Amino acid sequence: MQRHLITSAIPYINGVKHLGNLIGSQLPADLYARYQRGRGNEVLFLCATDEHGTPAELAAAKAGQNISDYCKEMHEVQAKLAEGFCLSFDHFGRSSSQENHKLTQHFAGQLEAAGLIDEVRETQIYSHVDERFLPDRYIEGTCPECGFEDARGDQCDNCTKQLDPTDLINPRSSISGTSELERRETKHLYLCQSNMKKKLEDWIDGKTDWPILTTSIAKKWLNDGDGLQDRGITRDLDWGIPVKKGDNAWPGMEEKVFYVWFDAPIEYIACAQEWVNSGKGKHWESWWRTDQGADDVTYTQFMGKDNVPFHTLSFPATILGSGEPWKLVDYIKSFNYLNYDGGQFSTSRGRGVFMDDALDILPADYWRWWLLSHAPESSDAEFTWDNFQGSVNKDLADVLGNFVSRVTKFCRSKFGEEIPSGGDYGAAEHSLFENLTAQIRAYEKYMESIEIRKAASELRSIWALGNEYLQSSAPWSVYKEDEKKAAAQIRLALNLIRIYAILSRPFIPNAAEKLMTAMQCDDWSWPKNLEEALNKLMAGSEFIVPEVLFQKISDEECENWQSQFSGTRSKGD
RNA sequence: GGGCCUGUAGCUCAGUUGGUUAGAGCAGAGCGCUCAUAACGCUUUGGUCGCAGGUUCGAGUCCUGCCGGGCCUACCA
Repeated sequence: MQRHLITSAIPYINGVKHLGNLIGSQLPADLYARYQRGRGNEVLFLCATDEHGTPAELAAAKAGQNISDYCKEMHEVQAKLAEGFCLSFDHFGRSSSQENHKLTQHFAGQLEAAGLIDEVRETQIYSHVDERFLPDRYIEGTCPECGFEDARGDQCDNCTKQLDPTDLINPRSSISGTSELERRETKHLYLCQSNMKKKLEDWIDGKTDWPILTTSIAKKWLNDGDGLQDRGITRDLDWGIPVKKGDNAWPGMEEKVFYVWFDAPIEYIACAQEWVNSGKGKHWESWWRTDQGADDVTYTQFMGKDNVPFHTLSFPATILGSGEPWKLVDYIKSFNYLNYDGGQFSTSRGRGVFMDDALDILPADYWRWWLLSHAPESSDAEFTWDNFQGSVNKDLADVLGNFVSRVTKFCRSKFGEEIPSGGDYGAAEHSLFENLTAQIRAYEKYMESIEIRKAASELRSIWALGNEYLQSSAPWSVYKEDEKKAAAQIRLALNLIRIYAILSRPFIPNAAEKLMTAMQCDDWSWPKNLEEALNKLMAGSEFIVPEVLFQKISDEECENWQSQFSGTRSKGD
């Protein structure tokens, strides 16, 4: 039995995520976790909320809440939505957990002891009105190049010139608008990633099977300009993990917290500890410590492309630099972006479909199927209502749903609601076994290699095979001359429904449950030997004709939703 | 500016190390079936593979240039 550790990039705490965020990491990670469980492998699937950093503080302030309460509340909101989308995390943790505090401080102590931490004095922009240091992008002003008045401190959105906040003319805080800004000296810890360049490069060069998107981003960062740069891992903020060396104080760093990108990936490990501490599992070390049983673990991470540098370089630098036997990632699956109807999803402008909206209008399986079968693997993809309606109606309602419907209803009217007996399988059936076996093997191959679109398309053609079989064997005609033969055909078709439940479960878990329940069965074992698996439902056992599995989406609904989600989302986030 | 990704039928996408008439699903057309959510099956019409050169016996696939779309560029996360 294989052991799979699977993590999804942890979603940021400041609001409900949109469908682009969902398909960028959590949903594909869930697909893979469900598949591996379905194959009978041992899986630990972890995710959490990413709760630190300036945007979280500002979001809490805007909501008029203290940051701790805000995060707690938003964590609950996100956990509920994750449940709504059937994301099967073994634990959904929080980067603000005590476990992560301890562990992050531990890593910092180890890195310091290894000589991989520098203290750097630098000057940053401080705002008295906002009572905080301002990250570059929170400073606005006039672009010295093009005169654009709302240029940000890191880059001008008008002429794309990269800027330093001190370049701006008439700089102001984008939070309060104040121009009472001063340059103030502060001191920060830097992780000496540059010392580890060779090690990281060798490691990445060995990963020849990773997606190009993943390795090309990593190599760019390794070799761009002067090569891999050291990175600040502390910030002057109130909310975060206090800077310490393990359990000990860090002189001169008393008022500071770790940078969110330092502690967020460490939460992958801390989350396993939370999983144990909340009573859901035991021995987290067997997943994370190669000296305590984790050397047979296959670790796969899922993320959007914006997260790749941190997972290919910063976090591995933390792990390798610690000198301790932590498990390194084996495979990084990264995704491009999903756009919405001719533009980008926009949280600030409320453009696009958000996770809560989505569940308000349709069940999770509809979204899961469309998103996964259109996952932005090779390039950015686009959600349009037209395309969504087409895929859902055709694939789910017609090809799969209607297959189930025609088989169960035919059986009920001719043989009653039980698996009919009699008759034998002939050439047509054996040819079906052969074709279906080949397609299942192909489906497995794509799922193993996490080629999601291809897996989805293979699954769809597996569903279609059922319709093809029915059409060519025509039990409704056979029944008139040879009742037994028709019984055998329908017995096979009913057994196919159970197979479809098993194979489809990673994509559409709720529908899969309905199918299995309808067949009055609870045997989810993977069909390794198809002919055997197609004899699981024995003649005489009862089944139930299920409700319509997937309701079709009407043109009218589509038009309404299109205008409803074109912008200015009413719900706050 | 630099780097990366991407441009294949009306739409969404496959096309392995270059190798015979470029594939799939949807949409369109025709035929069939009537068990079924007017669903299903079969057949079929669509492509000078962004443009222009080059390498090669042979290029969607490799090289160069150009055009279009997108992303990243280290203090948002």
